[in-house]
Amino acid sequence: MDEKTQGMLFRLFNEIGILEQLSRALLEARLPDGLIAPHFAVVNSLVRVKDGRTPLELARAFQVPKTTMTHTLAGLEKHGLVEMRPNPQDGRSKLVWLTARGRAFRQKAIDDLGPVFQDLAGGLDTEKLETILPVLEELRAFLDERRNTRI
Amino acid sequence: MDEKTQGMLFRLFNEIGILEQLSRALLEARLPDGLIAPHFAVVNSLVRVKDGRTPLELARAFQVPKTTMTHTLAGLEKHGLVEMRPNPQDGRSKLVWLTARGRAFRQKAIDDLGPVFQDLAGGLDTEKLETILPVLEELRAFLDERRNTRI
DNA sequence: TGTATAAAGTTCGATATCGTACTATGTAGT
DNA sequence: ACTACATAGTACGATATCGAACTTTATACA
Repeated sequence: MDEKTQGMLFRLFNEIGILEQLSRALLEARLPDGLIAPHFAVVNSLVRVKDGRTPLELARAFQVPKTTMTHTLAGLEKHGLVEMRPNPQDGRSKLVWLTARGRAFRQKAIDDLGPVFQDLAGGLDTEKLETILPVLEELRAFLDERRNTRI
Repeated sequence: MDEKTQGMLFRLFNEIGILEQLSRALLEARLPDGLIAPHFAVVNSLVRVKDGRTPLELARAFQVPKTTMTHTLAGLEKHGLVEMRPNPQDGRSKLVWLTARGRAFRQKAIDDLGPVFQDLAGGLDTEKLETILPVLEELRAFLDERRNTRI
């Protein structure tokens, strides 16, 4: 691999890192006290994909250690945004269910982000942004596949 | 803004978040014990941009609170990767300088990432990856500009 | 069926992140 | 020069992240 490609990949991951920080800050500024981006991300996934999933499934979906997910879910439960129930299929396991407050929390956060997205859509070419999405998804899938491969 | 655009932006930031986690894990698996991605990122910036910058300049460059940068720099200093010296221009301030060990640390991390980049370059279309870089940079610049604007 | 192993989740300790408040130094306006 | 305010960095407390070790339950297989 040539030097130029290596430099490009470096810059690519660097941009991704900075963008993550910036977008996280934008989101967290709009969340209630005591709730941060991972809380929103989990609730959002429970709404968009489905709830009734196990903590371990969620940990894998978010690429975090299961201990981190335990902690995040405890925070969500403390705020009444999810309920943990036993998994009837497996005595070791639990299932995470949304509450009405959880759904309302997500909707309010999305509503509060509206102006940010408006601003983005007004100042940037959203069609161009759309074209990079499949490339990012492909890159993600590639890294995801190799996640447990010790290269 | 239509629903479709909003959904696209949502997915875009979601992908960015997951990619950040995946790439961070890849990097951190290759760093010595006690050093994590922010340590590498700071040393890398000191090499690539310049050293002799103040902690506050670094905090702004990385979009983190200055208290976080104090902590990161303390870790780097403890590992002998940087030196903090007084700022001759400003008695309140300090300047961060790389040590030889700091430069070696960066080079080794980059070398150890070589196979990962090889793998990426072999399994993905790097030209396509290259095309998304300017779009990400534009998005970053946009968010960066509006960082302190309460929308 | 009994036993070894695997898997789900928690606990615990170490470190990271971040906000608030503080100290020390610099700067502006008088 | 004095005073008020601003800025650079640190201290500290609260919460987050993560790895190692643990408990409980499930599974494989003899």
